[in-house]
Parts: sequence; structure tokens; C-alpha cells
Amino acid sequence: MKFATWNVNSLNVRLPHVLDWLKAAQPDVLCLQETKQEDGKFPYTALKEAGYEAVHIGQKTYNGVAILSRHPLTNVQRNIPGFADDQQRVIAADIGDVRVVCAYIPNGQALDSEKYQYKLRWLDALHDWLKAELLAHPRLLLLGDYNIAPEDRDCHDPAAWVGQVLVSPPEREAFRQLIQLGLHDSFRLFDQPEKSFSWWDYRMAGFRRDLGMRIDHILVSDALRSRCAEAYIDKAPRKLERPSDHTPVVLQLIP
DNA sequence: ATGGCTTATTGTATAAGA
Repeated sequence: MKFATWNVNSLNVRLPHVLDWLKAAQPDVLCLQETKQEDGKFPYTALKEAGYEAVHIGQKTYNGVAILSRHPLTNVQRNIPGFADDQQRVIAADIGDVRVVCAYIPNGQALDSEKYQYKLRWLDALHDWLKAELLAHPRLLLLGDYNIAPEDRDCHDPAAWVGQVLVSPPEREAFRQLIQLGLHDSFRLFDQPEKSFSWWDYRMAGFRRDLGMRIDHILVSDALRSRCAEAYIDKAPRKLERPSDHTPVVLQLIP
């Protein structure tokens, strides 16, 4: 079973890339973030023709998350229960014997921004919900755009990023709190190249100069750890014309 | 590196992303 996550920065613009990638990479499950469209515009038909059913929660302009799957999706949950949020950032479903949670964690903008406080509150709510979710579903995957580079090696220039979002100590602590729930960063279960990144800024020729960050992750619960077979970042879609600024992150799980 | 890009919007400049 191949699972992947990809922030597509507008599914309307990126649908051709998504369809091409589904065909080339053949994932069983693909979690999308930043679909940036209301559900009425979501391309259910095109995805169905490609062999994937989908569940989605979206809004105009911002946010929006979806799970695409070749296998039936059941027990679908939208948003974090009990957390009042007008931003559409979470969708979860059962696929096979696994609980799949797709999340678009807030960016935070800047440390002195209200959006940063929202990010930390949001991470707290996610943590508390996942704690309960793990009791009900021991086999759980949390895939998405975390907007957190967990360690300095996940940042192209840690010194230049001190004092900014994605790397601040409270964000990294929130990531560790998720790990404390009994989750593992699947990417780091395997040897990886140095400078492994999942996002590069559109500006400053960020991709060409490899000024990237690893902020998209797939966490696996204790019960799934021994089933992890391979984890990698597929940089190919980032090289296309008019790419998303993120590229897919992949985990292969033994059935 | 302090925004040089990209996206969406009842647009023609602004907000947001990361």
C-alpha cells in the first residue's frame, strides 16, 4: 500500500499534474492540501476516471483538503471535533485497516502574528483529538503539510531562519508532542539523502538553488511502524512547468 | 533572501502563502 501527501496549491490549476502523477506513481492513497475550491468544483469525475474515489472539504481561495483512494473510504470525519474553525484543514477516513488523517496545519505567517497563535492553538486541538483517535484506531497515519521543519537538517539554512515560522521552538515542541502520542516520522525510519526537502519558495529561484524545507510529513503510529517498507520524496513534479511549490512525500506500507 | 513568485478574488490592487 502506497500512501502519499501533496500540497498542490490550487487543485484547479494543478489537476493535470495530479492526474499525471497518479498515473506515474500509482499510489493507493493520495492526501491533498490547499485544494482552494468549494466542494461543488471538486473534480470527482476526472479522479473517478483515473481510478480514485475521493472525499473533500473545501472553501474558496484558501485551504481545502482531500483524500483520494483506490480503495473504499469509510467513517469520514471532516474538521477536528469540538474545535470551532472556519478554515477547512482536516479530513479523515478509514481505508482498509488504517485510519488516514489528512491535515493542512496553519502556516502562522510570523511569530508576532495572530495567525501564529492560531497555529499553536490548532496544533493543541489536533494533538488532543489524535490522542482519542489513536485509542479508537491504533493503526493510524497522519499525512499532510505540517508547516513545521522538525529539525535543523530539515532546513536549507537554519541560521537564516532563526526567529521565523516553520522552525520556531514552540512549533517544533508541538511536533514532538505529536510524536509523544506514539507516532513516528516515517521519512526518518530510513536512510535519506542530505538536504531532503518537500517545499521550495517560488521566489529567489528557490528550487534551482535547492533552498528548501522539509515541512510535509507522514507520521505512523506504533502499530504500523514495523510495516513501513520505504519512504521518499518525489521531486519530479516540482520540476514541471507551473509546479506547486510543494512536492509529493511517499510511504510504502507492507499490507 | 526580508520579497525577487504564485494563486485567487465579483480584481485591475490586495491578501496570503512559507
